[in-house]
Amino acid sequence: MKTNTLSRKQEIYRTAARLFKEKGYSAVTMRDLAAAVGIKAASLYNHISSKQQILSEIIIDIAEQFTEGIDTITHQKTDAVTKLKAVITQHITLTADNPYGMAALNNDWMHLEGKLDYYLNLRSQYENTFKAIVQEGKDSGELKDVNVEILLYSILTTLRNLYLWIPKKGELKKDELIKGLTVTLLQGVEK
Amino acid sequence: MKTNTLSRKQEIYRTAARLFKEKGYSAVTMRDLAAAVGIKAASLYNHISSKQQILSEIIIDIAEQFTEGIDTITHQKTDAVTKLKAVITQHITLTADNPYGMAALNNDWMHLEGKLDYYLNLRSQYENTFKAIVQEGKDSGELKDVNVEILLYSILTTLRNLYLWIPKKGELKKDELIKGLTVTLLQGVEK
DNA sequence: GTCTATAGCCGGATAGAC
DNA sequence: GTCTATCCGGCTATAGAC
Repeated sequence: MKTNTLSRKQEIYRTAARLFKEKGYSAVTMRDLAAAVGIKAASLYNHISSKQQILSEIIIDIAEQFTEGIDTITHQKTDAVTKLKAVITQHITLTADNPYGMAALNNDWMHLEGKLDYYLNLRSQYENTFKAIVQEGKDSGELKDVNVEILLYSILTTLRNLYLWIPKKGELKKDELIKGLTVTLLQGVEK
Repeated sequence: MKTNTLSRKQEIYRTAARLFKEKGYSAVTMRDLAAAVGIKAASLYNHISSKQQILSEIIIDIAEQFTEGIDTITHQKTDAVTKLKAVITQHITLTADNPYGMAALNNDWMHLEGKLDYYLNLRSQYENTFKAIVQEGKDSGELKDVNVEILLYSILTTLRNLYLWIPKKGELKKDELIKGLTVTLLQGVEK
């Protein structure tokens, strides 16, 4: 059964992600985090085991969602443009669900200690799958003959930085954003 | 007269920018910086006055170049698309000249202390001018009737994160990048 | 201009009372 | 589950010898 109240542990993770977005992992102290939650720093350790563990759980959780999602999409039996649109939609949905976590994933991954290699593998896998979809669209003639590297960079960068923009645009409904971004990113390259 | 050797001060700034890109301002210690330069931490202070001053000079220097450049461009008597292409070219050129500084500007501006307000003003000014050019292109009919906010977000984000990509693409000549990005960013929205 | 030594502060994390 | 008290190490920056 779901409840409306977050567990203290969940509250700590969410608050940490928000603070990491604002100042970066290294600049956020356990005293900052504790104050934002409304307790003392020592009390945090009844819920979490270390600052590093907070970062790790935030980042790995999201990274796994992205990798699993794109794997599902890429195995669907549809054309490349449909897959691309599904990837864009997934990106917007996951970012809207957790913009602060996305910020940590983008900006603080290099501060991962134990799980850095695992994270880097997930990221490579995601990028390679994304690139394969773009290449597939070009090979099949669905996409114009643009530079794949540049197109990939441009789309990925725009999507990865959505967390900067989504919280400010609460008035833009998610559906409008999906439609608008799909058009902006793809209309120039679709045949 | 120019020399081939950087002054020690210049060497410190360049090295700091590179380290800030890799780990972020807060995670780089003066000992890290000193070791990368080949001296002891205390010796840094014969060349610079504080860690904060290093960050401030790196960021403000670049931010002023961007603001001055876009002001010049926007006052030229040409069409909006020509201005947009000039802004894209400027962005690529300034990023290629100083990718590490661009990283600090993107990721560490919130750690500015004395000059934070000044930086935020420069950034607002830049964004407003950029937006006015896009709006001008839409009003004049040069650009399709796309969502200005989304287009602006997409272009600006792509340009701002070029620093992540340019160092890896040494083989891509700057002219190719300018042409490729201009096409990718604008071909879908030009009439 | 670089060094050693160190001041003074703040960081993550733990111990143990309540 | 939260608190106070505290350890101990690392941080920026300074003092002063060479």
